[in-house]
Amino acid sequence: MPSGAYDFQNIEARWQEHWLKNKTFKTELDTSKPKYYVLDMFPYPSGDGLHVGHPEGYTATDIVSRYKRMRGFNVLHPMGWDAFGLPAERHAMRTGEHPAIITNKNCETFRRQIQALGLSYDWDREINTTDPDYYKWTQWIFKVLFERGLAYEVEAPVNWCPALGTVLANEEVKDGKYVETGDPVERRMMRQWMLKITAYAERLLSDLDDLDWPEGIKAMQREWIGRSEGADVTFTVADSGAQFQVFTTRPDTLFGATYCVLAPEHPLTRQITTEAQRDAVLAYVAEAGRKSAQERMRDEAKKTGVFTGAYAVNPVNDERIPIWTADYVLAEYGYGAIMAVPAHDHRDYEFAKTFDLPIREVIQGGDVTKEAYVGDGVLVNSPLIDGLRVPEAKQKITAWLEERGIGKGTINYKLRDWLFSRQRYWGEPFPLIRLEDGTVKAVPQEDLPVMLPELAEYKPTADGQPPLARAEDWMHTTDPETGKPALRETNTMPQWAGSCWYYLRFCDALNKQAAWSEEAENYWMPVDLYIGGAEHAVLHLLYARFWHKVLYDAGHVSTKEPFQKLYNQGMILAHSYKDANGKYHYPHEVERQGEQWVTKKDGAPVDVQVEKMSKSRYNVVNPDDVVKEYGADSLRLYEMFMGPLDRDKPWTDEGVQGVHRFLKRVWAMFVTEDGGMHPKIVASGGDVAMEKVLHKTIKAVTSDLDGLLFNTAIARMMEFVNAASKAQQIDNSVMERFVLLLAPFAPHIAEELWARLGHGESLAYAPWPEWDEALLVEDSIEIPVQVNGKLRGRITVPKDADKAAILEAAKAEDHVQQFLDGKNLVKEIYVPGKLVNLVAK
RNA sequence: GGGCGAGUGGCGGAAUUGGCAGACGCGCUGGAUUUAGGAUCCAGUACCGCAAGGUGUGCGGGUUCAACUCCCGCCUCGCCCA
Repeated sequence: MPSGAYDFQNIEARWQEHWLKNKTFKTELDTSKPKYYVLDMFPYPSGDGLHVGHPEGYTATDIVSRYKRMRGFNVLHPMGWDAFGLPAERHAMRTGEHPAIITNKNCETFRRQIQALGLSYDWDREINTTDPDYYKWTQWIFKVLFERGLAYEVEAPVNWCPALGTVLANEEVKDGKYVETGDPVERRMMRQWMLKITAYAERLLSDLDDLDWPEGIKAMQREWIGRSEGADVTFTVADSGAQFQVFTTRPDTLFGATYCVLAPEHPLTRQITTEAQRDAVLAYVAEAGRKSAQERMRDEAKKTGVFTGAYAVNPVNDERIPIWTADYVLAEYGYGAIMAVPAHDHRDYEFAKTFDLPIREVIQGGDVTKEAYVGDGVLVNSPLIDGLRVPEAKQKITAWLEERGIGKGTINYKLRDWLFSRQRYWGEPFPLIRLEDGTVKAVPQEDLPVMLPELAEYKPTADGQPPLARAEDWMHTTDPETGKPALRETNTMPQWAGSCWYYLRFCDALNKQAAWSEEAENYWMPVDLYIGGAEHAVLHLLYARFWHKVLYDAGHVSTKEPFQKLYNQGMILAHSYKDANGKYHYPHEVERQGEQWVTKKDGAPVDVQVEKMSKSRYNVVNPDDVVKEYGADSLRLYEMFMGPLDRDKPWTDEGVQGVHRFLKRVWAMFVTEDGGMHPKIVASGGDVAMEKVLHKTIKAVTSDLDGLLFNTAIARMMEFVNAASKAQQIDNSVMERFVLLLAPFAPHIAEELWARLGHGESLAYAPWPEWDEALLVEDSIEIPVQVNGKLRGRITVPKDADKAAILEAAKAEDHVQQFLDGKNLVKEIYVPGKLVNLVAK
């Protein structure tokens, strides 16, 4: 290769080494500078390594980090590994190898791949959630929760996954299957640790208002929290004296209640069932236990249920109404019991139709013989509230219930407490011991971390206990206070735990005395920009916000919210090729024949579609390959040039080539074929127009960066290069400032050119170029002229020409005249500096 | 069914307090250069039309001198929730 060629492999390797060796991006706490905290959602280091989706968000945050440094900010930009997780544990179960071994191997791969992209992380702050020095503090935070009464044990119906031998959170289960693997999940009662996230429901909801997050994500969190106002109402079981509570958002429809439903799990369900109904009810309860909550909630699912034989007394009119049990009522929501108003609730309506139960209209406005009417209207058949409209009726009936002590206005949340224990090995051990009398105590801070014990086998025990129960010596311990024998908790924490606070550890990652220092937390928090995938819209972000608020209440952090600005990158899609049999083919196995794509081997036609990248679709693009062929700068640039960051976009190899060509042109603009500086770069006396073009570019790139509009910023730089390639001579200072603009996007080539321009130091902290607004004003401006809204000509006028002169010139323009000829000019519009529109009839 | 987002050339996409639709890139066409080209450079490229001109931002209406942009009614796709 000639010495003047764009040898990206050499350039990139050298600069990556330079940055690492010189710790160019090491960040110190420096209160004399404004701070900026840019965070990526740290990855789970899977065995597959990075795919091109990862670098999209990482490149965006890296560009922002580099840009902010050049603007004088002290930038915190760290990376780490969310490394607890099931795949490593499965590997351990198969091979007997400790999960830490495969985990560390995967972390190495990820680190190597990420470093090959030239991302400007402060590697001295690298963290790993499986490191005892890290999970020591995860356990400390659990203790904070525990000591504040926010962690408790229950015997709870859980989602048990037999294939995995563990329970799963509701969010991890969809359609009766584990969302990650598709393994079936069943309901089972087990002792579990729960975190009382519901205690924070109101704040998690209301504090969303002040966050700079995508509205869609906020809406999803609001939906998830699911606040609803309504009333608790007490019903009495006829002839038994037993009572049960229902929660309803529609107390105004109490007179329309024609039956009640208890969840199959409701304690009263068995108790009140009459002898005649016993067998049917018990069979039904057993059946319901096998379905997941999601299955049961489906609207389109056929309504099922069984009459218990018992009756409830409606407190507003003493009417006896039948009590049914049905699985569309969930034990976990409200009180696990409802009053059913089929006339005004869709699900109750369907149920009543299915089982031929009465439907009584109490609000006018619909036709309840055809469907449930859920809208507003005037109350009827409701002696206490007849004639009122819904909102007033709600108020009045709630007050009436409260007066009599048989109900009260309440607020209910869909949000459930967080099921926080897993029957797995590869997670944080709980810092808890249980004494023989059943007392549960937190392990003292000086004894943390509670380390994971070494095991010979990682499977659950034969009698179904978690793998940690295999470590007899570890499990049997003593209470450090009393010396009495005690057992360690054998559940471990879910994978979410480590990611709930990693952003805080980054502030002070090497601190041995504390999870973080007050000083570091005060300086760095909150995260100013957090970028990651929208798949974490609810879970991770809600859990982390919850922990953060608890830490805030406990005085450990100074901000109410952890992530001030959130942005979601879109997915990178890819073309996939599927033949008539549904078999996928690799891109290199197919070719285009006219309009049709066919396999190279036998010419069989294949369908081309744009889909999510996945191994099974044979359409995964590996960033290592791209880096090897085109370089990290090209990969970075292409990922950003594809389109707006938040949108899903298809990957094309031609697109990478396009930006690679651009970088080659940039290179050739500076470096001649024999490796010298290009003679068109001159100390002074270059094309004056280029100074203007540069200022326009600086302005555009700067505002695009502030708005995270990387694709258009790159387009503006391409325009600069197009203009520069036409110029005969360009001032050295213009070219230097262009290099600085390019630096955040393509840092390797920029550093190399900067060095070749004679600078001895990295440009990482060089000041960002400024633009002069005055230089952007042209002496003369071109104004398009429309006749009746259609473009008919252009005039060039001095920039300070007045309206009259401009209109005069517009009317005089040859082509415009043709269209005015023979018509009456009825209106003349001039938008200053923009356009002229002449209206003629 | 509800919420959110999207729909612009052959493709990815630009343009929004309403003011020149298609920036930039890909692809394609033609040319130059080269022993060679899946390299590089130059020119062209929304559609119809020889042209003048006309048409055009998912569809149908409306407001306006002027609508991709605002309003009303639909359609399609994606995500989330039911």
